Amino acid sequence: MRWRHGWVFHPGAAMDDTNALMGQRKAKLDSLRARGIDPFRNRFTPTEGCGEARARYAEGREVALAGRITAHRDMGKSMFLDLKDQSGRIQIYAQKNVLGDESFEVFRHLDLGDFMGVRGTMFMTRMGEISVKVQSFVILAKALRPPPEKWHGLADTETRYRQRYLDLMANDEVKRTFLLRSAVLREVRQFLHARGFVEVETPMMQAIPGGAAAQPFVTHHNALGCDVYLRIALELYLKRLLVGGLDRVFELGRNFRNEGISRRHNPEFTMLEAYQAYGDYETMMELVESMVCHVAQAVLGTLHIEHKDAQGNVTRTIRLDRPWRRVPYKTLVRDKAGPDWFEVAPAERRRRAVALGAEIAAEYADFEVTQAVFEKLIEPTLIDPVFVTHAPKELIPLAKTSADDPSTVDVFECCINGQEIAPAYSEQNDPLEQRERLEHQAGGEPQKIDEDFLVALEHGMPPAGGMGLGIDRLCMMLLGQDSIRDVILFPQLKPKPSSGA
RNA sequence: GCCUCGGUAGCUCAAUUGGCAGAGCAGUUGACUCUUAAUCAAUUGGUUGUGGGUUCGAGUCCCUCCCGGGGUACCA
Repeated sequence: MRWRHGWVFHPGAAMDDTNALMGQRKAKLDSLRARGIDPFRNRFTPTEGCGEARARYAEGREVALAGRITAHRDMGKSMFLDLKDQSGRIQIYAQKNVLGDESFEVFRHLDLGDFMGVRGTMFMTRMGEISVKVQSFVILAKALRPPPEKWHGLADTETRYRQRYLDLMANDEVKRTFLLRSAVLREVRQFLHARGFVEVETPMMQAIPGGAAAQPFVTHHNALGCDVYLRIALELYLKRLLVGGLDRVFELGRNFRNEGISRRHNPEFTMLEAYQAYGDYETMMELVESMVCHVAQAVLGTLHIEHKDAQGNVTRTIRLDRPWRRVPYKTLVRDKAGPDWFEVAPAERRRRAVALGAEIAAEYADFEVTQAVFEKLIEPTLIDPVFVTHAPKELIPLAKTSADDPSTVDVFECCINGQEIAPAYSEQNDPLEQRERLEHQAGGEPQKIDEDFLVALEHGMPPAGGMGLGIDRLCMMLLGQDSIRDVILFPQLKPKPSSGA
């Protein structure tokens, strides 16, 4: 069967009711309907969440609870179920002599994974488990597929990423991670709002993708009859807003880069960029430091973050205690590669870099050799936060030159957990110098120059500090995840149309 | 892109040198009205990712392709 847009529709993908387990569940669904019960047509208003009910236990208290059935223990004429919603889990207890023969028979149509609502009274079992004695119940939704295994959870990484709902259902720690990610975003916003920053939304579809040097995704607008690009950075539009008089702006949103996928890279990722008029990169240092500490304290309640391996052993501890170290780029390089690193001949630098274990491609320029030493040998060792300042001018064409060392620019790269987390600049606001650098970057292709942005600068942009912060990497650091895929709900995977997903 | 490891029942995992593809959970049937990884008895369930090859015989060895993990390259 051919679908409209040219991709092939695989009937086996979603409709493999050849599976015996599904067949049994469908038979139960039919049996319910034959009894006049449609398990997809009920509204139910719980008095509280399952976990909340447990926390507010009172013998004999009447409650109405709804959730998914996650376990059952069948005693014949009575049955225990575990009911789970976002707030937690509670045990419910159904008895044949309370519900009656007919109703108890309906109750037995329930399977693991089904949604139900119960009304009843709370009691404590002999084993001390807070439970609800069911007076009445209603089936809220039947699950036609069985849930993952109850004890080991869902382990297959591919299924976990492709069918994240199963991962969330089966693995509580995964759900916790994503709830915490949501809290991180909330606290970032709250912090910036408290400092008078205005949240804005700028175009994701751009005629000229600027603000970074990454490969963009291309798409096409039919009515306009032109190609547009998915944005690779937020920068150029936020600076237009500085020109317009929004002195403190930020945007928290998705960037798209058409590049390799790895443990640290997803093609779409969440970026925070914030600009503060009349500030500079040192203003942004204070901002980043305060913000990350605020988020850690608010979300985790601590500034000491432990990362653990699969066995639960602590593999590293990140200490966010202030003040954070501030070190010039060249100092770090000299400490690693020798105090005379910047004095020796380029060929000698190349030789030493290889001796230190950095892979140096033949076409690397001299500054790229140094950068390779930094990226491969120094950055991975920066676990506690460090502001790496005064980067070489060649690396960052869009920042202001340092007054005290004209070969460097007024920027920092904040490294935590062995990764770049947040770069910040004293933003370039000289329209002539900016034009020169953009033209250089465009390499003789004038269609790559965002002329409207340059016009905006010519109207005058206030001096400003600007920063970007990779939210996904921040979450990896704060939540102890080694892979970006474990902090993104639906990470990019290659389509697999023939799978069961 | 390259290197490397992996893909076995719905889920979690076994399978010795190439020799009958197995267990737990879930499911089904039965017993049990305070269990909680409930228990006990019986039982269903497989195109071993795909396609090919070697062999009397392939989950296992060889080749192809697909998907995934890790590394590497690319990458503000």
